[in-house]
Amino acid sequence: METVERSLRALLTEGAQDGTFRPGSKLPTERALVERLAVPRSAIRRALDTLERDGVVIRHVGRGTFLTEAAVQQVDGAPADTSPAEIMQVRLLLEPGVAALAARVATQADLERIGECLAGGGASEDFEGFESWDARLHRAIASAAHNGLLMNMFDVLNTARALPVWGTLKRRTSSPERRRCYHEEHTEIVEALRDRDPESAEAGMRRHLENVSDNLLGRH
Amino acid sequence: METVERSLRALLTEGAQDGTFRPGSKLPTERALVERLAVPRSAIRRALDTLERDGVVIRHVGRGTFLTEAAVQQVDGAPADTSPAEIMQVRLLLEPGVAALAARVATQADLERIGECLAGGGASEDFEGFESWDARLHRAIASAAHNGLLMNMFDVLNTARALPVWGTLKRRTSSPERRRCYHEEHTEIVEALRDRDPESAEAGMRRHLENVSDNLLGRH
DNA sequence: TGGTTCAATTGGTTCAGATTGGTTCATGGG
DNA sequence: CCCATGAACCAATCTGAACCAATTGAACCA
Repeated sequence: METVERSLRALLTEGAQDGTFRPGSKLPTERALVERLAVPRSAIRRALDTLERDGVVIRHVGRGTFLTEAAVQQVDGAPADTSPAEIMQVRLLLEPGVAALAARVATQADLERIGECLAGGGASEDFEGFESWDARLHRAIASAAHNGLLMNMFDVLNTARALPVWGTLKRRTSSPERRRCYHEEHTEIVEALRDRDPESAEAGMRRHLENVSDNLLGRH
Repeated sequence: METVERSLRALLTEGAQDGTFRPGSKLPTERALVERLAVPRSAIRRALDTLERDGVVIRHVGRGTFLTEAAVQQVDGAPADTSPAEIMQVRLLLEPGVAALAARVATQADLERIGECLAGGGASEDFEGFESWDARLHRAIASAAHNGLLMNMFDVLNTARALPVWGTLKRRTSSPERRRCYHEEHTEIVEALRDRDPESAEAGMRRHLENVSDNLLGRH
């Protein structure tokens, strides 16, 4: 399945869950979806073609694209993919403790690899670059805990993080200023690791993730 | 194996782990890889040829090169054997926070299900029965946190717990007296959940798991 | 009230130019 | 002599923009 189609289906599922999209309701115009998903219209249309062939939507020139009745079943029956809120909850549960553990048992090589990721994030100016280094940094810290089972669980988490919803949400809430802020928090965490200070590492990671969560989901 | 191919595989593994590359996702163009790996295109193409022959990638003129589904298995299929120490480390990292979360958001139905597991454990006299109820209790508490991703990660943990090493170790260190002790600790945790007391639930779970860890692995 | 007109909107189509994997070939080093 | 290299070229595909046709809704008039 194409990535764009996946994104579209995710969008519909999300909308169906929060009531934005109901059977028969009109979904955004192709040109609006272009901006929203940041992909060319041809890709949007290709995805809509298959959705139409699958009977999920029906299109009318001059009117728009609409969800069919059948779509609800396909949407409801779909396995609910993980929401960003769930992901952040799990990260907040896991990563602070991981940071504390890493502060205790990280090797010099681990710290160097972590340092590279930190530097990479500080040097990136665009969203894509920073996001990539950010993921690598958090993974490198987990890896420094030297626990294979932990890495398996981290991969489950990262799989969820690769879902389209997560990407669009992050892109929407990202900004140069926020990235700078994140980088400072990253720096604090890495310094705590270098100082072999588990409490500071744990506290720093918790502060960082709470900040990310607030920015991503809105302060509660 | 060629060095270029090794570099490419490393790139893919890393990308698959931090979520950059997923099954079906497009990887950099050959010309981009030339710059990234600083090797001639002929070498890139030679490496991609073998990757394609191995079924790791599929190529389309004018579209690009894409990861296949099979590629993921090759990448994350590494069944790292997990030691009981690793398992207990992860449990200590995760479950206290889960208990605190469950204390906040558990429904009455959750608490009833948890209560059944607790009662089952209290009524079991033999190792097998207690062990089964114990696993169910911990899982029920996690389930009360109402986070699907968390349950996925718990399943990873339980998979590791199903390894033979774990079973023999637990059987060797189990005794009626210890089971009674665990049951008391379980009771404290469940009472904290019923009282909606996150701090007590977290502390109780931590104490319990530290106790289990000490019994299992020997006091450090 | 009822009908007409017209500009804006929206899905559908076309096309030139850029991208991308595949191929060929002159060059030069081993 | 062999073969890797890099550049040019090829064919399939994608992309962005313009344009087309169906529809809508507001403004306007009798």
